[in-house]
Amino acid sequence: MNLMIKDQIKIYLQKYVKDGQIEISVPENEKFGHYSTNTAMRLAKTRRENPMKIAKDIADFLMKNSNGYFSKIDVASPGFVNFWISEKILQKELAKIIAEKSKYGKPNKKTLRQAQGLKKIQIEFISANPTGLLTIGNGRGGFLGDTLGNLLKFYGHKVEKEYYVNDAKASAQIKELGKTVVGEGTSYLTEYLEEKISAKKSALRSLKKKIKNKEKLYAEAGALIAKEIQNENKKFIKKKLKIKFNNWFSEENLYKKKLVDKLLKTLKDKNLVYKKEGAIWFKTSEFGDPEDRVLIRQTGEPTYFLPDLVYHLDKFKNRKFDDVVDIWGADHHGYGPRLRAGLQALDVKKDRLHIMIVQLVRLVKGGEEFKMSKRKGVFVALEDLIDEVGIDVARFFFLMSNPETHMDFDMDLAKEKSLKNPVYYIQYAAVRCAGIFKKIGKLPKPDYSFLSAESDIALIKILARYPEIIEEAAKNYNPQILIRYSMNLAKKFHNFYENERILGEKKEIASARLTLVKASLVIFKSVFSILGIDIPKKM
RNA sequence: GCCCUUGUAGUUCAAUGGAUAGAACAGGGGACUUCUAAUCCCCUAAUGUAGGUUCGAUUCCUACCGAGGGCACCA
Repeated sequence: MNLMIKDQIKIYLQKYVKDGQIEISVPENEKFGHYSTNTAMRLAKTRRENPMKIAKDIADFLMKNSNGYFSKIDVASPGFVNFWISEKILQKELAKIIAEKSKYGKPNKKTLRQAQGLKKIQIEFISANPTGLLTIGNGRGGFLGDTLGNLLKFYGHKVEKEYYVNDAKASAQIKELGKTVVGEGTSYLTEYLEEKISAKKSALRSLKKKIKNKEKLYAEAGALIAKEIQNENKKFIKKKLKIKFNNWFSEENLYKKKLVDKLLKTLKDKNLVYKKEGAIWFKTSEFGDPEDRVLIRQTGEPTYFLPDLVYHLDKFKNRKFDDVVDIWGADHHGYGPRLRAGLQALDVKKDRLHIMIVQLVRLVKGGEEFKMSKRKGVFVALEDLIDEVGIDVARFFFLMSNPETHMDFDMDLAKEKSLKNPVYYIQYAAVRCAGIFKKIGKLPKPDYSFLSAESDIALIKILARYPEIIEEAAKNYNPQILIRYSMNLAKKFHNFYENERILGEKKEIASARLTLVKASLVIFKSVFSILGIDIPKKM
């Protein structure tokens, strides 16, 4: 009971196979069935028999031993077994959607726990440098992290989304920023930064008066402006990106709580560090890193690596996350081995840290790469892009492409296409779906056996696949699968809508079809809420 | 130089080692007196090159060619 169709087929198959892996796939071509397996070809190897013969054997066996679950089982060369699910079973699945509503698609908690699949997961993303506006790259990582968080939570994990605030006064970046802020440098200098500086003119003046030590002044001035920038970014993330973080974790706090010193001492005690050329090095090369890394510079200040290690240890050891997902831009990928090695040295198993690398986004306009804006210091600020195309389109667009591939963001296309963007396509389907209820009166109790038209069945089939899609996306940390599913669902719904009518049909048919529409709306709402996209009231 | 990622229709993206490589946009042709035509239906069109592994390769391996990124006591 309560199994996904795919798993039910597996169970029937196991009666025949007993040993070995079973794979069930969904063929692209309808003529190869609703579901399909290559089991016979796999068995052919070990049994040294003709795969077609095994396939026929499987088909006969399952047809007899599956209680009418399948309406047809076929074999195809060179040894596929193809399954057609009986209409009755599909109609039953529809009843399940209606009964479970927004819970449909979630795996059973007990099952999840038994399979050791229920985890406490942290996802850290965006965590932008406090030196300027958020970039489009931040957006790509941000939407990925947010959606992945929604997905894993829906699947049943305990999920926390976190933003690491780079606000440490000891950081070289903050000092470098401070140097610019007090007029002694040009790093990170943009018109945007100048605006921030002039807004804080008087506070900066009094800092200059109060603090004579240059290094200290840089740190304080940098931190002051960095905080302004971070606050602005934070507001933007909440209001415009509509991403809700559970925590905003301050790097500076790690220093305040003396955790950085403490880790350094631990590392010394464990004999994992040494001094060379006036700096303190971590023996990361003994744990899989290509070379050792500096923890404390010649100047006596820590590198980014040291507090970051403290931060990650805190995630694993103090806050006890089973898995931690870090989403980084491609320019950070070289940093991974060092962090992993550091964690390994401190007894955190490597595979508990998932680093997702998001490839950089290149902006293209008029067929050429877009030039960086002097005023803002970025190619295009994420905010500008969102103002231009809207949050739903921006979000959908980024989620559509595999984060690991390089993405050319064509500005002309994004604008031009905005009316024909796939996001409108799926939103329109959902709007049509919701619209039907408004115009329909009372109907008798539905009898699902009326749902046997081709487009009825096609729609039920895709609705019933939702739990499988959720599982696949969650297990692979891949929200992109949901994007494709949503487009597919919308297509099937539009098709149903064009082919079959509800108003004006006989009451029995209208009632059954209305239930199908109701179930569709359940799935639309569910998938949209994971993707973080609105269903408009009207279009 | 070394390391990571990547190369699929005109364009943007798909394809746990499986069947005739899927969609969308663009292009061509059709469909509303109807629950919203922002829709539906049909057509045209692609695996960078050369080898290897096997029943089977877009997928795995090797070389080459092209693109992006990294190789800090920046983050």
